Amino acid sequence: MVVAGHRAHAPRLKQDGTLAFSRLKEYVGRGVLTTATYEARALGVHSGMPAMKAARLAPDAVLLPVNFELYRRFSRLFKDAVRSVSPIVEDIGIDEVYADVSGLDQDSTEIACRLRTAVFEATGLTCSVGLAPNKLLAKLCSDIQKPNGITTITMDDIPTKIWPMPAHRVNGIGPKASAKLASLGITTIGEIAERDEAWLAENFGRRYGLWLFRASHGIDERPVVTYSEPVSMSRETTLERNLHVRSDREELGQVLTRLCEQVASDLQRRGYIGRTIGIKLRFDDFMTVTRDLTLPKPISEATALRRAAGQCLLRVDLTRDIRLLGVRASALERADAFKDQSPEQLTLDLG
DNA sequence: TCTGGGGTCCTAGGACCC
DNA sequence: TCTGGGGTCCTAGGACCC
Repeated sequence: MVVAGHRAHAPRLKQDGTLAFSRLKEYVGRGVLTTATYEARALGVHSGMPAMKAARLAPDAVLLPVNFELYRRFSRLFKDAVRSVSPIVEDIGIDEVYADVSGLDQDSTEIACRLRTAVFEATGLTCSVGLAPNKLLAKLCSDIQKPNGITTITMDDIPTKIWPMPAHRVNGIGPKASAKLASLGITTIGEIAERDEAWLAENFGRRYGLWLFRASHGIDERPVVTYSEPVSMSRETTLERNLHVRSDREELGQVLTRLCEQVASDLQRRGYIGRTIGIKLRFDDFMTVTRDLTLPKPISEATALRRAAGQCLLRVDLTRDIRLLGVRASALERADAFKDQSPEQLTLDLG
């Protein structure tokens, strides 16, 4: 079974009361797989793969539409369950958290068991737990036994358990960094650890090189952060077919307006206003450009967002076909905090 | 008929200020 | 007729994550 796309291929109720499911080979559109069961993965498909490509590998896979509302509901249940066992929790995404259990007066393996039980009782879902001295190692070892495993790592285990792992498993080493490491003859975390800081800094830049060095030795001092203010809010959409300003001007304008309305409603619902408004375009050749504009005063109204987005659009060369449009608000402030501010400005010059 | 959507963080150049 | 030394803000792009 795979999850991809929209309502069009939701299961249908048959006359005999059973459900008729769509198959991946029936998929039409430009989406990617949100996820795939282990059985589907055995056929070579994986999340993030274009659904059309996956359909060639697993044509008979059962196809389910994405249902973010449902996922958000279970996400909340999952996170509440974790908090009920260990209250210091950092949100990482819809299905992951870091929990700081260092203040809990219990054996850590016992905490891990209680976490798993609490999550299962709240959601009916299994989960994997990584127990380690820091976030980097916890994340790394939570991947070792999937699904439904508990893995513990101490600093002493690094040479035996961490160093043989492929470098790309480290959170922060993506496709680009892996490729560069590979070009230098490095494929495992241990091979990074064999290099010194100067060599890594020379090849990867001072900051990233130093981080690679520390990461490869299992060093990570980031705290578990329980709350953070949002930095930006955005909406984007890949168009069903590519559009061109010349022939599809009106449709493009409508899409942009709708995206602005969505960002406006997100901002207002969550109580924020944004001072920097930006757009994003992806062309038929997948080239992506952004343009943004910082306003004198923050906004959250759809019409004001639309005006700013229109201004940004004027600065883009629109000779190619467009496949994606996006709108983003950043430089966010709390709507209530701004209201309380005095409109008067005061300048004091000691000249 | 390749390649989603919503994010964060970093870098780098230029404008501008003192 | 050679070219400071901070600093902040703005803009654009890119890597990476779930």
